[in-house]
Amino acid sequence: MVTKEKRADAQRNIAAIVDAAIDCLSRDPNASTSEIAKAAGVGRVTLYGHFPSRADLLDAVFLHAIEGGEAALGQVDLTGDPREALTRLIESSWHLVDRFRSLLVAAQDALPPGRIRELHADPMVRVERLIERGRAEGVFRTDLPTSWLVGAMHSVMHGAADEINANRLTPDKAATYITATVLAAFTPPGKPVPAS
Amino acid sequence: MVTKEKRADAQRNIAAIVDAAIDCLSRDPNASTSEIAKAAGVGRVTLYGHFPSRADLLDAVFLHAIEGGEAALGQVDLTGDPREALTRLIESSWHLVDRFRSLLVAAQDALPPGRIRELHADPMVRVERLIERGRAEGVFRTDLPTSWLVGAMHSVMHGAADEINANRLTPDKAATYITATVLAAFTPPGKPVPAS
DNA sequence: AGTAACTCGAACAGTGGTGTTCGACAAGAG
DNA sequence: CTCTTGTCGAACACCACTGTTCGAGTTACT
Repeated sequence: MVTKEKRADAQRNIAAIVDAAIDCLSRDPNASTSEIAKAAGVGRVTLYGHFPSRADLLDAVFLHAIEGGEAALGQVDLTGDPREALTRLIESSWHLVDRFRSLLVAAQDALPPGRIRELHADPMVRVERLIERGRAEGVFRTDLPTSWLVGAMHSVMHGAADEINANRLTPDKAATYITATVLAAFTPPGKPVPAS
Repeated sequence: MVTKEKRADAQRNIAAIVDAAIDCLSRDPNASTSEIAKAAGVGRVTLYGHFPSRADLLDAVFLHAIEGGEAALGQVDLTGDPREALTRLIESSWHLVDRFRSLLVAAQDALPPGRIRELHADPMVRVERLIERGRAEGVFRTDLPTSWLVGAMHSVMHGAADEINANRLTPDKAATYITATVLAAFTPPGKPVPAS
């Protein structure tokens, strides 16, 4: 270990700051460092002691969120019928998208361009693999690029979050609607859309 | 007319400001009033003379953009096969979404909540009508709410704009991908996805 | 117990925006 | 031609946020 071990209370505070930041930024992507520090029960100076700048903080927070999401998504069973596997994956992904949507906005204009996609790389390949397998088995369409299909799935989930935010959709129905829409969108031309 | 006629040069400047605002905000949603005034070839004071606050300016700009879009969309032929009509509508809508995407972001955190949806009302009903007709004719699915289908279509278009922005998609292919995806997503369960 | 690491609040400087005021000046309308 | 309306730049007050400094106090390691 090149970096010296931080003292116990310092580690505790860092964790508290990151947690508070996720909480605050989820409510308001423009939350100030003052708000976050206060929410963490910590002085603003302490925050800057651990994170040199707001951008550094956001990077750490985003990384933490991604790692948490990865852990959840890693437990999803992706074997068997690709359509059923995708349904399970959407069910899990959806909650993450819904929770961290606002945080993504905060990251978008604070982190250097490309950094977000870089951190999203691992979750991405999981979806890509599943889609590739579905295409090989003939249940997903091959007339559109895989990257487009991944993007479309993301778009629909983000759209659902917006609809909820506007009170035009209740959270309990979201997952059902999303899977119905995505499964249809992924169906190869000429083949029938699977019944829910 | 209750409001007195503005002088000719004032009207000219107002138009110039609105045009410049659309231009600047399309590049950067956080463009300042100084930038906009400069781009309009006008003093900052003049801008505030016509628009009491930044929010008022944004409202006017957004309204102007919507009206322009409405004019373009009004000329689209929505008769005949609903799927072909939807294809034509997407083709036209897509260019608008792509151009005004950034402006929407600017409006989102400057206009009061609900105001954006309020201004989008007219374009909305056009899409809703077409979808309703497609459902009645049995070519669009009825197992999901119309409002959800409208939202999904919007989401996919916005997603396409993001993909272009990240250099993962070229603008010429966008319309094709979007229509292929949306038409599949709108297909009733059990019925075959239309071939492109 | 002693020392190094950490925390805290208050205060400061710097930045970048919004909205206003002033007085001189230009341009359209009648 | 005259008068109203509009324009302009510079300067100002204001606000919210970022990031830093200071000195005094507190907490954890050994």
